[in-house]
Amino acid sequence: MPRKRNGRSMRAATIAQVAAEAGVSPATVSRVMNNRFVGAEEVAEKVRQAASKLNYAPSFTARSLALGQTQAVAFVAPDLRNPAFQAILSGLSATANEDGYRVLIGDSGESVAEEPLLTREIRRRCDALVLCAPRMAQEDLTGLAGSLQPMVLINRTAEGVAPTLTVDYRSGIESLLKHLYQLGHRRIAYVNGPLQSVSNEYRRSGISSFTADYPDMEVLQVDGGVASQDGFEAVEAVFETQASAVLAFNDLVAIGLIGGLQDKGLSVPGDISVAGFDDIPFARYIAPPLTTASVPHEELGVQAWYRLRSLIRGEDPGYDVVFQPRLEVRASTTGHSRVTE
Amino acid sequence: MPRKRNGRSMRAATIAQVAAEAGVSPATVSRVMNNRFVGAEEVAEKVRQAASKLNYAPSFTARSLALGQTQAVAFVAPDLRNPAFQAILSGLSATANEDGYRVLIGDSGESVAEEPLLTREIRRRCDALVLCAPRMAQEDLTGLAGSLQPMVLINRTAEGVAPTLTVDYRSGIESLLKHLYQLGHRRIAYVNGPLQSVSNEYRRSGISSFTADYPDMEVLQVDGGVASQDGFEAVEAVFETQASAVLAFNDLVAIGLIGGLQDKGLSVPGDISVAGFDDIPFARYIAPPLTTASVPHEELGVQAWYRLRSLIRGEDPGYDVVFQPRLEVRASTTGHSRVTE
DNA sequence: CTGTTCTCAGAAAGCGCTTTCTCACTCTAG
DNA sequence: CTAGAGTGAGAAAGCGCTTTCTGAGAACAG
Repeated sequence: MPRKRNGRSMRAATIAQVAAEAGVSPATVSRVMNNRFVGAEEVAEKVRQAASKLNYAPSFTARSLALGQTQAVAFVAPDLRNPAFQAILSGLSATANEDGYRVLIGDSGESVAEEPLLTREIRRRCDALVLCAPRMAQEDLTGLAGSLQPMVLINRTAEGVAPTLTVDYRSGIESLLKHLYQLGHRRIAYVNGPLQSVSNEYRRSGISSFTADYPDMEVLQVDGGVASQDGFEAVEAVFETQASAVLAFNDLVAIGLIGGLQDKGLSVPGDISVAGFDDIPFARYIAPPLTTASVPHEELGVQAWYRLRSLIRGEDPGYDVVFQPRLEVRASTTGHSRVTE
Repeated sequence: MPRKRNGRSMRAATIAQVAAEAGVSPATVSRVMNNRFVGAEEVAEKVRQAASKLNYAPSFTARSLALGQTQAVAFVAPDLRNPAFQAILSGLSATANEDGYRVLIGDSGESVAEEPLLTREIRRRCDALVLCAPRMAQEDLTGLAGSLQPMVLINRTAEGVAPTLTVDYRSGIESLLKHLYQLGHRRIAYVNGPLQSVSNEYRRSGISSFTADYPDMEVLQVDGGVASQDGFEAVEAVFETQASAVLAFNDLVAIGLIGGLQDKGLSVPGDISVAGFDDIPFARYIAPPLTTASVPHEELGVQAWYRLRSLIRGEDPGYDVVFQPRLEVRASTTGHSRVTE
């Protein structure tokens, strides 16, 4: 009897109490509560009466133990403050809710080191996992994969270890670069995301592949990060590249960058064009509206749930999909005077 | 035996298996795993060996049932897409994690109607609740309160029903109005939030109280909402008021508004000043940087956890606190030509 | 050398459900 | 009127832990 009774507040009713109240067995109560009861209607009614009289609601924990499932899934992401992850979470949560599942969140904060432990721990609290861990070392990921099933991976490929939903950052960057190229820009700054981040790697590879095709395009790399603050702080470095346009790791960074550039008295896009990546909800409302590569984050969350659900049910999760970012041209980019002649 | 065995994937090891492997009783394994073991070191070691050999990790569900607690708390908010709620969630999650608690999310979406049920359900899955339900009817709230304990309420007062963390929207609005007043504005538009929302009510009451003190200040109300889109759509109505400055329900709305105003060829703050509320992270990075009333959302989450933790431990949660928004003057507001003469 | 106190670890009950088995009983058919 | 099938609901086992209780043996004192 582990529980210490809380003196005043009485405990929630148990199935046994309801059974006693209704003069039936717990089995019957269980069946009635789960609509599996087939006997006399008056018995069922008696049970319902008793249940509502005692304000009974079955214990999730006990149910989970008996059933072997919790009806919850985990979502692990590196930083819940980033609107992109929030959007994935929203999509996931809303869709999972429709199937009666709830989501447990695991914000690994900045500590990449603890991520594997956190992930294992949180995964064990529920039935499945959506993992968004762009900076986790590949070996940690594959090492963990076994104990994490069922799971779906977002923005990570891991050799048939789990269904994966990815965004083609590479092609997104290429579209953005092409757009800038067509506007006449030939000298561009790229503000990096975290260097360990897989998705930053893809972006860089997009850059390489583009410059290979268009040798007259020059892309200067600058340190950045993942948040507005990072963009704000990158202003000086960007300015020094003398680039006529900047590509930021994501919209957050782009927004900080624009703020900083304008603070500095520069006009965007008059003096310098800026493009982001993600198309977070504000992107179109900031001034100037931000040119970006649109990624359907909510949809990623939704699809993640569908795949997870299939996995949970033991069905085929279907093919992996790669979302193609859509170029969203807005006012923050334009051809202009400072274009390298 | 409810569980249907999944043919191929073998099940996680149980405490009994570890006990067998180590040649001890489950009780001993339990004690070792929980650092409550006092016997011979070699016995403990044997257990650890066996546990790691079998890759054993205790079942959270079983543990929860035996212990009568889940080490998880719920966070229910009306819309997880709103950065303000996300910030609360971040603060809550990060702080709760430090104490080994995880958070379960309940996004009630737009459906105010289902909110009470959702809330009860999700609350029963864990040990406690942080409820953010600005639009829930007061009677629903008080009716539910009993079955929701322990909980802490955010931005709702409910007569000693639970610890409450609130933001003094009223004084925030007053500061903002005073700021605009001092800049010379006498005719202002206020873009409402949801009309059932308690926090919108507070804002309106701040307006009334301000205009009572400053009869020469005129505040015209306009329909709005809670998201950027709503602000964007309110542009026409705002324009028609001929106001020289606009106060938006929150920063999101303000951002949409600014975007729309600028689309329309108006300059902010040249032609019209705009102020928001919340001070979401981007607020200072948009152009022009947004004047707003800063609310420490993350801190709300943090404090919510501390109070919840006290409640869970049966301690005194301490006094309720009212956070005072801090006026954050940035470039989106200024005195200007269109001021009513 | 016996009686008492410790120490260490196992037995078993219990957490609150679900579900399989079982059995008493009622129908229908022969 | 009896054998066989069909029905409705309870008994009990089990989900995987924790913890109290218990008891065997070691250590100690007299």
